[in-house]
Amino acid sequence: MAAVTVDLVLLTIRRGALQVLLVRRGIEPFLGQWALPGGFVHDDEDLDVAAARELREETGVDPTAGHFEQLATYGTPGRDPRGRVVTVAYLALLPDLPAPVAGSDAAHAEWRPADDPGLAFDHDRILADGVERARAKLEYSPLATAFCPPEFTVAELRGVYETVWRTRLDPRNFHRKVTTAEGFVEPTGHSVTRDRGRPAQLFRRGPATLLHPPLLRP
Amino acid sequence: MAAVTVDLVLLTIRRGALQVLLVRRGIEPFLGQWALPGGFVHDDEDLDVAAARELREETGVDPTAGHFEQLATYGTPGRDPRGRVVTVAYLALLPDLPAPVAGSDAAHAEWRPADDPGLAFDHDRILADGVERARAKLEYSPLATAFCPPEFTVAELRGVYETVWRTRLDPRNFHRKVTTAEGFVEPTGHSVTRDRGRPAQLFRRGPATLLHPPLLRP
DNA sequence: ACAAAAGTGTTCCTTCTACACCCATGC
DNA sequence: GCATGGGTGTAGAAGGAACACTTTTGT
Repeated sequence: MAAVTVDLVLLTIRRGALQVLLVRRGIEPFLGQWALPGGFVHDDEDLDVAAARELREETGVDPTAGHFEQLATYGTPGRDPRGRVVTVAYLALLPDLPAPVAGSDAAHAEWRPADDPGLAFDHDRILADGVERARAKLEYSPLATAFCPPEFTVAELRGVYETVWRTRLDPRNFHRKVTTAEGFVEPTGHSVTRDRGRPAQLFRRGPATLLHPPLLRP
Repeated sequence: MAAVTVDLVLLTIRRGALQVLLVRRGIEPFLGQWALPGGFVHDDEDLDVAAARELREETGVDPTAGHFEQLATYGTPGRDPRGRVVTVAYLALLPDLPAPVAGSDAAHAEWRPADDPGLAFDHDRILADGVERARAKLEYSPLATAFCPPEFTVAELRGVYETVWRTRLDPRNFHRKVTTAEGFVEPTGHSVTRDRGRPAQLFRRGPATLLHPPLLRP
C-alpha cells in the first residue's frame, strides 16, 4: 500500500520565457522550497480527474484551455521522507493566463523560469521530464497552439517554438510551413497590428492532431 | 491509500506476427481469462525495479536483452473489483526468445497475438496503448533493433517494421536508409544465408538513440 | 539454367533552406 | 519618407519513392 498523489507540471510562456507554476511549501519537509503543485488522489477518483481538479484548485484554470496529458509516474522509496508516496505527474501546456492564480488554494503559487533547479522532493527531475516531453511533442504535433490564446498570429506561434526549443527559426519558412500544413491552423479572417509593421492575420487551432511531415528541431 | 502494482506489456515478433506475453488467471476475478503479467510493488522497491523483477520472474528474461520503458499509469476506481489498485504499466520490446517462459512463476504464460481483445481488467486498453507506443517509437528511434537478436540482417529488421506497422516497405530503399542512418546499425563483417538467395550481411545495434531524419510510416 | 533474395544506381519528385524581394502599417 | 514586421517567390540541396539492374547464393 502506498499514498497516491498527482503532481502538475504546468508550463506557459510569459515574457518570452518558458515558465512553470510552482508553489512555496508551507510545511515540512522542504519547508519554504518551491515545489510542483499537487495533492492526494481521492478514494473514488480517477487519476485524470484528480489532476484536473488540482489544476482548477491551484490555478482557477479550465483544463480545456490548453493541453493536458499524463507525463509519468515516480515512486522511488524515500522520495518523500514521510512514507511511501507514488506520484502520477501530469503535463499541461497553457496560454499565458489573464488571471493566472486567482481564487487559488495555494496563495503562494507563482510562475517561475522552467530551467531553475532547487525544487522539493524529486520535482527537478519531474520538471525536466515535462520540459523534454514538451520539446519533443512540438515536433510531431500541433500542440504549440496550446501555449497560445484562442486567436494568435504566426509570429506568436513561432515565438512558442523559439522559446521552447531555444532556437531561432526563419520567419518566412516557418510561415509557409505552418499555413500549408493540413489542419495545423485556420485563418479567422481578421488581422491585427501587434507592434510596428504590417498587420498580421489571426489564426485559430486547426483540427489536426499530428503533423505530417513533422517540424524538426534544427 | 491504494495498492500499487506493475503490469508488463511484453512484445515480441514470432512467426511473423506481433505477439504479447499473457498469463491465464488462476484466481478470481476474471478467473480463466488472459491477462498481462504483473504483480505488487514491494514496500522498499522502486517502480522500475519491481517491473524488472516481474519480468525476470515471469519470463526468465534478462531485462537488458531488449528495450524497457515506463508506459503509463492506470487507476480508474473499480478497475479491480477487489479494491483500489493503481497500476504502473511497463513496455518491453524483446527478441524472439530461445527459451521463452523458462523457470517461470506463471507456468501458464504464453505468447499470444497482440491484437486479440478479451483480456482481464482494463488490460485491453493497456495493451493497445503499448502497441501504439511501439508503433510510434519505431519512427524516430532505432528501437526496432530491440526486437532482433544481437546479430541480424537488414531483411529481418525490415520485417520488424512491416509486422509492427502492418505495411510493406521497399526492400531496396529500406536497406539504403538503415545502413546510411548514422549510428542505427553497424556491420559485423559476417554474413549468412537465411533462405535461398544471396547471403546477407549481419549487423548489430548502433549507438544512436534517435533517428535523424526519422523513418515515417507510409 | 533458374529462382530468389541482397544490394547498387538512377530518375523523379517533394520538402527543406537560404535569401531576395514586395506589402502594409506606424512614425 | 523610413523603419519594422508580414508575407511571397525562387533557386539549390537534401531526402524520399519508384524501379531497372547487378550480385550471389540454393536447387
